[in-house]
Amino acid sequence: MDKKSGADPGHRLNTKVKIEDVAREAAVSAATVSRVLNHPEIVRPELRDKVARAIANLSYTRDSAARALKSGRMRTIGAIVPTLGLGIFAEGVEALQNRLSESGYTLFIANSQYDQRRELQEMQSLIERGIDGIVLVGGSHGPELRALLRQANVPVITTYVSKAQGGIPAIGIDNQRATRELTQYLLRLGHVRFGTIANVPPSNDRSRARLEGIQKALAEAGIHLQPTQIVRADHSLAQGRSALRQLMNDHPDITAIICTTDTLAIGAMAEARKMGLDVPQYLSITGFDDVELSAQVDPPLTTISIPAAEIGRGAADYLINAIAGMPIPKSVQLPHRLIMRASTAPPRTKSSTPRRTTTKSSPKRR
Amino acid sequence: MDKKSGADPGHRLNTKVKIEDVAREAAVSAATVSRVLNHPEIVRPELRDKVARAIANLSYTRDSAARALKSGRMRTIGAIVPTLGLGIFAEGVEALQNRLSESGYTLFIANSQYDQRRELQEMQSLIERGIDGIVLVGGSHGPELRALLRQANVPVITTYVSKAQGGIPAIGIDNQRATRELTQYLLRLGHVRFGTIANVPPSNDRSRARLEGIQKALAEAGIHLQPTQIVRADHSLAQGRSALRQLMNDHPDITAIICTTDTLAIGAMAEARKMGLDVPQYLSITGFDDVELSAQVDPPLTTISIPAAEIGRGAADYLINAIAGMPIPKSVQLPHRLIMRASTAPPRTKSSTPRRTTTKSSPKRR
DNA sequence: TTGTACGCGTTATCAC
DNA sequence: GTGATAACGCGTACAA
Repeated sequence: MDKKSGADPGHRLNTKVKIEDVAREAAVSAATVSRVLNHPEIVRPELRDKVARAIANLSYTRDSAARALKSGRMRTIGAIVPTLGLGIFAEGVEALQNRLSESGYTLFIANSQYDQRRELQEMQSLIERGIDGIVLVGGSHGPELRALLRQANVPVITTYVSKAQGGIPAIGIDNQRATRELTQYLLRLGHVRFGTIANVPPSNDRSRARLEGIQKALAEAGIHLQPTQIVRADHSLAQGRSALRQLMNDHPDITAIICTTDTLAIGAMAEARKMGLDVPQYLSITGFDDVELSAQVDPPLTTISIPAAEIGRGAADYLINAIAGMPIPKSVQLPHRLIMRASTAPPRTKSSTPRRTTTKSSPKRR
Repeated sequence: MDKKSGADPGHRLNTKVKIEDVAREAAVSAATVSRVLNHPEIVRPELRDKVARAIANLSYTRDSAARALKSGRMRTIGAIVPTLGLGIFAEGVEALQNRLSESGYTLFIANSQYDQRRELQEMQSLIERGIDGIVLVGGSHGPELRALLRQANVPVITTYVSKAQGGIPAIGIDNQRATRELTQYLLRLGHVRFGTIANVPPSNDRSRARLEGIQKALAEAGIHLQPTQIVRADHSLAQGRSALRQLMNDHPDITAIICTTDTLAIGAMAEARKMGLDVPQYLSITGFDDVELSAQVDPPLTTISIPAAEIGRGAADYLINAIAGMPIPKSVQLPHRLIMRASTAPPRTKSSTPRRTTTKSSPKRR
């Protein structure tokens, strides 16, 4: 494999231009070149210019490996998200990367597929890479991961949740409070019989918090959800459809369905339409996330909006500050917004609203 | 934990454990530890075990910076995508990362927002980071970027297109051929009057190729598209809606609308429904990408499916092979698939199909 | 203000 | 099969 010819130390044909070459070209020492690069203000202007020209001439770029070795800093942040397939995560990652890029950081991305074992592996790999900070999602992380983090002594922040857990600070929204408010809104509309479609990838604490928020609000109103009123589903449109069907079969009297995700809600709406159940006249449906589509479906979906870009930016700022030794908050709770659109309405009354609707034709009297 | 050395060194808890420490713990030389790590098979089993235990004990992880400095390899790949917001890109990146991870590589991600200047900046930054390979999207890249690539001598591959451009090999589908086939399908159904909604972020050659494919197929059938039959739009549902409205106002006789993107198509369908134009009885609409939603909308969308995951995996394999000096193909064309769903049908005949439809009620005789 | 000399952690190449 | 050693390229005390 390695044909080892003494004359060829590097593997690349490409003449790797190093700091020494620049020094020679500019007739200064390597130390001066380094100074121009790192502390330009302490170098005499004329020399500085000469060096700068030499750098440009040879189009020199410093070797980041050597730099990192010497300084112990990689100027690199890692992020592990469950999946990029979710627009809400993709948006956050994008904002994160943009903000990091502005500050001279580069972003390693990895995905765990909601699997704690994979998350641990990726974390291991990132730490070996010498990352200066790490962004996680959610608060469900195994003890090994936390131990690893502690040992590596790497600043970390978790996102899309608002409460620190296991010593990991968080930036995001209060999921439980959000669904609680949403549920209270439905209660105010007069709904009494509810169904819930909850997405349950293992280790998804956001979803759990959302479900708890629903139950809490209902409990406060003296309503208790039967197990069959809570359908658990994978996070897909198709599962939203089948969940709705199951829910309406088991509990035909339900008037409002709360989904822990827009995707599930949109699937549920599609199925409701197919079953001839008018939304929102016959059935109110709500989502969570406020994805782009939610404003465009018919009827537009009532949902909770998450400030994903702000979360990404905030995570970047947090880590940059933490690395710089600046004071940092424990956790940051960002505001969600309840977006009231047309998929919710007061519950049907037994007499007034037919189960089967023809078109959006004549709205019933109410 | 370690009582013998406890007295003297007085180190902090988070002292970086290096290969020497492991060597001492295992009573071997540092070289042997390195060998256990890199070529375990040439070390005597008993020693190997001892070293392995020492590594575990001290939970040693090698310093990748030093490793990179020595080897000249960062074991790092960079990817610059226009945006992660597009499911199709997110899916590709995810597959890319997974495959890279299996091979011990880590992925830097950056996004360009369809801006060549930003792409150049990010590329600059990635090259300074010493990445071993780079993944791009599409074939529209400025000459500076190509010069940069050549000079850095970094293996590169571009994705979602099938033809090498400017010396950059590609892996993806033939966008032009795909829309050509799709258009031919519509022609076979009997359509003669077409409208097109094309997304046009600057520098998006995929979209351009798709549009060309449409025009080519139509030209072959002796049909020429007026400028007003081609509406250009940003890549959003809302723009799809307004584009459809504009198209149908300018050309009420259109029977088929080809969109260069599912998102646009779904927006167009929503607006068609709102205008009372039945799809597909009155109007056929097609998309491109086959996003999850497309199978779930009503009616399910006829579209082109892109093997995004395969593209991501293929790009990873290509770079890994290129870095290892293995033989690599010039470009790889992956198959797309024409997915015929229910948003397309033969064109309406003047008499038989009413413009306003009530529901999906009784299908008209034909 | 500038130059010299050394160390960072790892690994390939020797000699044993 | 294993131990010692010399790079890899940069940053920075320290000397000048």
